[in-house]
Amino acid sequence: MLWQGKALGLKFRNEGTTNRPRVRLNVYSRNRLTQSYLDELAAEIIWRFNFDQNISEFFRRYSSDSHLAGPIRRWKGMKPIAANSLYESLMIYITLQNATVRRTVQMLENLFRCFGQKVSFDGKTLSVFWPPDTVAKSTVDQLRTMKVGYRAKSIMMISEQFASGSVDSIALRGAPKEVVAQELDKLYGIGPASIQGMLFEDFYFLDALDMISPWERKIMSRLLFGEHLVPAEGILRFFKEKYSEYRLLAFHYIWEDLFWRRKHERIEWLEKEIRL
DNA sequence: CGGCAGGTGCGGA
DNA sequence: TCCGCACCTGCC
Repeated sequence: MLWQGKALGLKFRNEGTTNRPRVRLNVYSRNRLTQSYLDELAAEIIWRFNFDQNISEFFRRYSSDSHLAGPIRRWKGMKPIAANSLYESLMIYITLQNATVRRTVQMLENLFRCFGQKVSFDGKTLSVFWPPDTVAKSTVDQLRTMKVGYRAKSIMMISEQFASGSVDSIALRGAPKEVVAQELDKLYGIGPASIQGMLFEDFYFLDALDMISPWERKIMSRLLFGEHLVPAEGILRFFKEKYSEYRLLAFHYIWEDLFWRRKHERIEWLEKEIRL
């Protein structure tokens, strides 16, 4: 993690249970860290890992739901987490656009190698993001050599905006959904799909389900309705009517559960719809 | 070699 | 407001 200019190694350890959560965090650093730095870091970690959001009402309401009973039994406690800073999330979302996962990984690895740094701690070596000004001081042509294609312009423009301090990401925390969406929409290269993803993963709005991508549509058609292809509107209406303010959280429980099951048992129809 | 992928900005209707 | 189109790159 890059926090206030310092590269850190973080190690989380589970020391609780789902209903009595408790986490131990070890922080590795090149230099000794002051108490005030650690206090601010702890507050940031609490936000980034969404420790304070209470979703017990979701379990109370849907533990017996026909589609959620299984996923909740297997995944109770799962919540959206940002883990990254807003800038870092934006970089990830830009590389996700119009690309398969494989290609996204390739683009990010190239960017990490050129602009980021490696951090070794506790027997692991992991990449740390670059600060926005590192890219802002670079050029679009330089970015093109990272094989990010037309995304180079988006990466540059967003990096410049963050480097100049014109985005107040902390102030957006706790702002209404529409305000956050409106601010994200101002960023070049960020549109409806990225906004929806970030409203959930970075701002923890559990109801930010207003669109569904083609492959999600195919998979949900099959999973929920047993049909090959249901109109996107029908799927969205289903989630809204059944799960109201928890509709995207419900979507994720169903989705993550399906993909976890896929790791253990082969789900034949799913393999045909999947693109990694 | 053409089509397309977990989209988006842009110009024109 | 809606629609068609181009767009880097890699894989099928």
